[in-house]
Amino acid sequence: MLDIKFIRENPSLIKEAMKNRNNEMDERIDEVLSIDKKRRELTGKVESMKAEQNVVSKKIPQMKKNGQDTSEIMSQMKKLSDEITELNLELSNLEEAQRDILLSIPNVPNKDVPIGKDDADNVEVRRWGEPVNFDFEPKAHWTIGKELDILDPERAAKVTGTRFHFYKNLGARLERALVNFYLNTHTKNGYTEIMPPFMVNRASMTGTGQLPKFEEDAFKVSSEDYFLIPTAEVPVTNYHRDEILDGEKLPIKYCAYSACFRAEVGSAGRDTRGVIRQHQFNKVELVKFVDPAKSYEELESLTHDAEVLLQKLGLPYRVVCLSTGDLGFSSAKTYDIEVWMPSYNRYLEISSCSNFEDYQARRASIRFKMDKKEKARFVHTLNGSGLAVGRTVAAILENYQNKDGSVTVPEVLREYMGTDKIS
RNA sequence: GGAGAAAUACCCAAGUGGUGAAGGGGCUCCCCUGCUAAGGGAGUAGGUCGGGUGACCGGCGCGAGGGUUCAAAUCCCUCUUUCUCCGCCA
Repeated sequence: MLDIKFIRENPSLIKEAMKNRNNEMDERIDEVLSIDKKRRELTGKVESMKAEQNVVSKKIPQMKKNGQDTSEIMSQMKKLSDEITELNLELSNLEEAQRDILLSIPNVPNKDVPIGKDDADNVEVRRWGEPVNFDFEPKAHWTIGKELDILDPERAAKVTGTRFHFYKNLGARLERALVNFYLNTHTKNGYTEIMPPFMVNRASMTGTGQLPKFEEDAFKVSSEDYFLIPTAEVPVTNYHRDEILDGEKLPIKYCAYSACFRAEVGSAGRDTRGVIRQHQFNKVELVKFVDPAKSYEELESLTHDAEVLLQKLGLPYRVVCLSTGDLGFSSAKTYDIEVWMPSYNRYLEISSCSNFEDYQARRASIRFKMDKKEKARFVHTLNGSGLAVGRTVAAILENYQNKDGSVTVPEVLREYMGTDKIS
């Protein structure tokens, strides 16, 4: 959520930023400003009426003590009280309308973010490693998974539906090995491990920006007002919702494994083969709460903490900075890390690292104080995948495949796998 | 799922409709004391919204949201959370 004061003082900057996101909002911005104006006027009016009410109310017990007649003053106050009730209703309608609009306005991109229409305008920042040149025809991971009997989408379709997978045998172990390898690496780097709930309430989904705009993207529990989490970002960021953090403890760094659930309503027909786009997948997420002055340094180091995993796994990747047209709703700046995927013959997103600045913190009310006397300020929140597990499995199967149909286990995973080859 | 109890500040806690929400602990500062223990005094309701260039002024506030009333921490309703007991359960 953007600060209404900031919008009030910089309306053209906001309008411009929304246009850069391909999301023209001039009318909505003007509307929220006119609501804000009315709201403030009405607030002043109601509050001075309440001030009068308070003053007079204090006199009544005294008059009664003195044996004076209070019936006239009480009937006057009744009238005032009724007026206050009426204006208050109007005021709360305005407040709600204002909040609804604010919740529907995305974050302002950071000034360093390249302006562009879509993902074609994303800017490559760096590359690591070289795609392997196979001396045989490489297979896609879904073929490898089937031949090695480690991935089973057909039975998952029977048991549940499309876009689900059974992982089996060394495939299941590979998935588990990666979760452990990731979490162990992050905890060594100073992240505190969290195992969060996989369902959250409406307030949490609103706090990180999934609601109210993207309700159709989420799986909703029918018996409760709960949602299956699309990412551990939601429970872990909301862990500190409505809190004032000790500024001395920043940055606070968490890593969390969770299953993630996505309805994928807008992606019918895309990535239908293999484990790339599933309704349920595993991911290890990194979340940071930081001092606003340092949030862009923290974005660099968070991205680095995710990249290191691919380096250790020996998987070629590149880092791109998303353009304004491709940037997520709540994000001010995002780096995607893309791993080389032979079956796609291109790089494929495996992590998305974002600085949300104070956008989520304002929605979720997450603040900090350096000392007791200081006014509480919003923290900056960041998160990134470290990493998506299913996509890593796909990348390993494809990049480490051998001519004989076996797959070599990357060295760092061997102690977790108990073998150096899947065959 | 059922029954009961509770929620007031950093902590404990009083407060059954009326002018500033008691008191204690802790904490901060001061005094006394050679150190320590003990003692004395003062301070300690945040947060947020609106107004003002500003020292300031005003609104809201006792878990949350409604209601009754001239006036609500206090009465009524709904919800949340915690505790105790019962039931169910990995």
